[in-house]
Amino acid sequence: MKLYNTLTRKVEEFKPIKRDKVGIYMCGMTVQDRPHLGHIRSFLVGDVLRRYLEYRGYHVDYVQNFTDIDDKIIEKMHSEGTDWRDIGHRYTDEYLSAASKLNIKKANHFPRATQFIQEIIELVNILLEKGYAYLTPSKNVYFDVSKFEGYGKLSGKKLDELKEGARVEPDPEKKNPFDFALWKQHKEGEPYWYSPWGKGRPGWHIECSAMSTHFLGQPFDIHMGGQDLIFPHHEDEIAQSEAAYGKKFVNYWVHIGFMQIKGEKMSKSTGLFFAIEDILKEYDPNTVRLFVLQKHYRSPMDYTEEFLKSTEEAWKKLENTMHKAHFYQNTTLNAELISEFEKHMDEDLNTPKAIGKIFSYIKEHPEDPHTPAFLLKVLGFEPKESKTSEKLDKIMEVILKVRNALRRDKQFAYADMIRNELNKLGIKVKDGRDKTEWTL
RNA sequence: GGCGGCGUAGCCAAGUGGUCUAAGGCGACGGUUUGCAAAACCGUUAUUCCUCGGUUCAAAUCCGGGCGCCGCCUCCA
Repeated sequence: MKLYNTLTRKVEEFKPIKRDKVGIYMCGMTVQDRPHLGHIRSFLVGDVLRRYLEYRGYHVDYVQNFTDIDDKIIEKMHSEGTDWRDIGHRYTDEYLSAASKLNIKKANHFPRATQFIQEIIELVNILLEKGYAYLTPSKNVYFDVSKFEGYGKLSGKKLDELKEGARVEPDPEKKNPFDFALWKQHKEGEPYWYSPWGKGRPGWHIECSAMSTHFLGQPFDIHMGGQDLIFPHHEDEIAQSEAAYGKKFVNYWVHIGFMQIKGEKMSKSTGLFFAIEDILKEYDPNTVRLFVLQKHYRSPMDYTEEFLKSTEEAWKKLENTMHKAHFYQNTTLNAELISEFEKHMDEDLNTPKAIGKIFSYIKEHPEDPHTPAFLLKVLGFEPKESKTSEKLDKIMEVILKVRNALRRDKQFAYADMIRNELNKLGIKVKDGRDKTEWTL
């Protein structure tokens, strides 16, 4: 399959390091606030890539981190008067709960930054020893970007362009304004860990370097995340890891476009966001999945209530098909649809096109719900299990038999009464052409 | 100031040189079915792709100018 690689700015044929194994590191959340639709977009795309690679026969080792210590968390800890760990757990749990509802497959590993302090310290040590990092008088350790030749290769930045930037406030202790903290000296009232440079805590980017290579080795196959991470986060990860070990860090960089609201980026810092848990109160998780996959993952997408609503209607159609597939045990799948689907998925994960094909197939081949359902499962769609039981099925059969007898006798008042009463119990009754269907 | 992206029907969205008089979804309209409700089903809905110019036998697709919008360069998925 082909994937767009931010590093080369080209769509490239994907070749894993090992023949049948793929290592993926998904840059997870800094657990400082509620997970929102923007995060979920990235994680859903990661989930679909993973599922597709698995469908293609690869064994995928998927790692997704939680960065559970950083400036914002400390800030929040002070303003809330809570412990930093509580904040981290709160939002980690909220994410995991939403992810589970959304049928996002669990990562093989969910490392947290603070579990890897030793590995981080080792990495910082190597960088100091090799001369890529320096210790300042106030005991901060910074990475010296001027020492790393490839700095800027991911984001296309050049060191001398920074002067124009005007947004960076140079720290007097930094040799170069682009230099970034590997280790931050402890301040009163903040959490800390012991290190060769005194009490302190890791800088922002270092934890991802330490955790990704810990699980996946170096180099590894795919590193993913939102587009806002390209610079400085991913750029800095490359610098640290490649400087430390003298070899390539990651082969393919996959970045997901933003979720926007009225054309503006959805983000925690602007307060402009929709928490995923709030959306899931109103919408089926599959609707959210379809919503995201209807747009190519690299383009920015605008969140509108209207679009989510229209997606909800579209999902009903797919859900119906998946339900039908459940009943008809036809096992021959349509090879043509499958190869169309694969063709589009292979083309840099063109989910909108793949889904479009599924829709038209459903229309043209109502007799085969099986192939579409099979492919929708590959994309991670999973309709709600109807909470039915054999006994209930039998009871409903009896009730509907009686009700249809009443209808045949034109005793509509009684028939409608039964329908209304069932409705109150949450059972919806639909009279079809020659069959009455019901759903819980 | 530097770098990157985008502009396709009422809305969303694929397509990046010929099979495009442009997929697919939502909506709207018309119809079939129906005791009613809901659903389902069928049909219609862009001769045109922000704009101007160029290249080409051929462009939504390539090149140049213009207009508009967004992101990154600061914490961010």
